[in-house]
Amino acid sequence: MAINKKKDQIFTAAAKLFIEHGFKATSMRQLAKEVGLEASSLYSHISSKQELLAQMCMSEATKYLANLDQVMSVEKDIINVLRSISYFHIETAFEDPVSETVFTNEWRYLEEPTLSEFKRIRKDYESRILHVIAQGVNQSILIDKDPFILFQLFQSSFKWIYMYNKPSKWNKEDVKHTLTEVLLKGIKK
Amino acid sequence: MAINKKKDQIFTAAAKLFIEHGFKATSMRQLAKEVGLEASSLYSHISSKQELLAQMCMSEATKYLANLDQVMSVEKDIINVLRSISYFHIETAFEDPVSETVFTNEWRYLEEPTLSEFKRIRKDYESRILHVIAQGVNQSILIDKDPFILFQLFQSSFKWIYMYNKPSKWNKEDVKHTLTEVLLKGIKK
DNA sequence: ATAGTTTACGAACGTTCGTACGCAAATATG
DNA sequence: CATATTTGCGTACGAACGTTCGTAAACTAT
Repeated sequence: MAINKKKDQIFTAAAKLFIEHGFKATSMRQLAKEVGLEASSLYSHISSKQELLAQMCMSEATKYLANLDQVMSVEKDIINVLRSISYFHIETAFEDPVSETVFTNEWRYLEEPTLSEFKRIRKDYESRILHVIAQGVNQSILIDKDPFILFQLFQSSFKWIYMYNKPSKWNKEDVKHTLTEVLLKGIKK
Repeated sequence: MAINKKKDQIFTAAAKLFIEHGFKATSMRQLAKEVGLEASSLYSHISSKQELLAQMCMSEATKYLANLDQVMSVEKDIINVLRSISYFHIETAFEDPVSETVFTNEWRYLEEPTLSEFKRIRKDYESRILHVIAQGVNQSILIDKDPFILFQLFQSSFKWIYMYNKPSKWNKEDVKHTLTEVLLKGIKK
């Protein structure tokens, strides 16, 4: 059996290189070397460089969205929703560092039709979080400021983790609780 | 006179393209078109693509550092120092959107020796801010959490501005005060 | 063992990249 | 006006890019 072991290796290596150098600056020859192949041999397992990015972006996007669905269905308290989202982002950033990278930077290099689909999912995800925050402001649970700014602050707070996540310098739980607590403290009324 | 008008145009256009597509994905032919020239003609004004990036990175780095020097020399209150830094970052992100881009992403594509020099300045800048935050924690002015996490949160809070700074959707002053207030509220004891 | 399928390779493709060079037009300097 | 300098263009370069293709070796299943 051993289903797709090489293919998984390729995706893992690609993720690592995309984080380190970015999609455009990562060549198929580098990637091949990373998994011990020649460049042309990659195409026995994947169909294109674009496929690597597309797969990563879409699986991350749907993963985030699925989590949001789940959280919002079981949790009605606005603060708890935001806390859960924060936890999920931080955990994901630790365990699957490519997620924040593609969500923040590399999605730009998607081609159609994947690009549009990704943007649609991402917009959906973001507008639902924005809506939660706007509700929080309306209900005087959150500080009375432009919800869009609060939302952007919320979103960007996770973006540093993957950049410094070299040898897991920090304790995940520590980051998770500190970051979330400080963030919520800032935006709560 | 009209010193270097074309050269400035080139830098401005390059900054715009680096923000929009990234350094690696911006070609000299695109850049040339943006300023109404042929690619080869760019080299009457600049010496290389790398020079464009190097100039941007170094001038931004020294600008941030100079501001930090100035702030820390006139202001001793830790909260006020952090507030000033926050203001400066946000104002810079609005008025000179390439700054956060190169500081966050594009500096990676610098070549030696500029890369090392940039990293040195950047490290200097960051460790001084970290030191201020650590002081704040020690003096119980800031919340009793890992200063490194607080520092990273602080730094990353500005990184969203340039990405959405398309048609100046927001009022600069609004962003400046909201973001800074929420941020400080979060990290203050 | 045989046949079929998957995996890997080397060579080569068409393109695009950053940039060098020689020359003409434009501009500045005397 | 004559001269020197700057600016721009067309062409072309070598290198690197993603990818294709024919083929051979390595596995899998019968």
